[in-house]
Amino acid sequence: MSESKYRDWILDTIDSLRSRKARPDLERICRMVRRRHGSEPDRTCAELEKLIQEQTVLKVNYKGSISYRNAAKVQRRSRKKDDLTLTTAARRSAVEEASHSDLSNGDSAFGPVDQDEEDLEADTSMAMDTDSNADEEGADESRDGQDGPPLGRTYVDTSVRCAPVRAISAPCSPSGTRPGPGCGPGTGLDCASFQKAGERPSSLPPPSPRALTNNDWAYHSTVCPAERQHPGMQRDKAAMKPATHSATTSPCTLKNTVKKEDGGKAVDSSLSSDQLVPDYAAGLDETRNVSDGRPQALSLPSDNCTLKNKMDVSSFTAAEDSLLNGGKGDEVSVKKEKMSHNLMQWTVADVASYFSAAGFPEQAVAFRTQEIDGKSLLLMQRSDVLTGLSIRLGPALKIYERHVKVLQRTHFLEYEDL
DNA sequence: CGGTGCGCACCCT
DNA sequence: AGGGTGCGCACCG
Repeated sequence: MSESKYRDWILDTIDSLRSRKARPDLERICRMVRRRHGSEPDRTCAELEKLIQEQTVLKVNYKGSISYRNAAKVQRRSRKKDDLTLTTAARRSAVEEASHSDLSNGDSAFGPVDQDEEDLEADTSMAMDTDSNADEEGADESRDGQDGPPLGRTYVDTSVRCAPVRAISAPCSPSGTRPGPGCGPGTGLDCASFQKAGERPSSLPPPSPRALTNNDWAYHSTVCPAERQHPGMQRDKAAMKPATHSATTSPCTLKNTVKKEDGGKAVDSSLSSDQLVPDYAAGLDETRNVSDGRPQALSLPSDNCTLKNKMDVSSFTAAEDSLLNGGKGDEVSVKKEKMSHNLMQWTVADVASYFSAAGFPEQAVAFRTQEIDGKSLLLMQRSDVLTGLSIRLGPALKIYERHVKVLQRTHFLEYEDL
């Protein structure tokens, strides 16, 4: 309910900002929604993130700053004749094109994509971003926007959740160019809001004009906060306006808050990406993992059911990391092993908590409502998740592909071993 | 001061 | 040429 209400509000706001020729950025959107409907910026931001996930709203990096687009209104005007309008196939191909080749001028150009599930393709976008930036990377960074007039170029965000390493070497840089002043340490999410503040000065100074022109590429919604946290890069600039940060930050702290509770300051450039971008980030990578049968690490209710809700994805990821690094992840690993066995023992509350922690709080309610416990979860089929819970297709697909399926697979694999 | 309207420069088909 | 964007500025309450 509220979801669609928010969707309308947000889309309306975006449209209205656009018609006013004002950049539909996070700050403006939140402000306008609050003015018009009294919604808290935090909430608006959270809803916006959801819409982005569903691709109802597209988050793009245009001319160096983040903008949001009403996906329904962004039609790919490029292809002259093939107007793929509605068919799913069409939509899909549009998305593909968008993420691969052009994404024409600035924004993505997806057709009216309402549902999602296209995330899968999202990652492909990375490929191109890589090259487009490649050159500007170095130069760009060094000369730091002093002269080059900012050219327009857009990056649609698709989840590229930049891995720390990768972030440095390639893609992220452009967008990271202008690190949100706000994204300081541990902050997160939405640098978009800060962008504004720090934008002009540092913004992208495209080194080689033509190269940049405007390729757009996508990067996922939460656009890796990490990308703005590259150690050396613009971080300093961000540091320059700490004050702004706190001021502007208000909106969108939803997830951060949660996260911060457990890992907050600990968030390092390396971990942050995962931590801050739970499901979206999970999106691509997880998707891949899933595809090769590797279970992703996400929060799993602890066996004794002491699920701390707050201990969500981030902490798990963190734990996961330490685990991988041979750190003090013993406990965790033990838990992990147990957990799949215990999946059979998950209570309805455990299941709900799991999905809530995984970034699907609203859908978690549906699981609870339908009284899905561990056993039921193991029995769930794709259609059950997509249609049996009365949740929206987008999240449902993600939930099924990234969680239900994975949990089931993990469970059964381990079961086999025994 | 915040919300609007819009001219104009850019950029992409 | 046609169309999308959004900066920058003026105007309004």
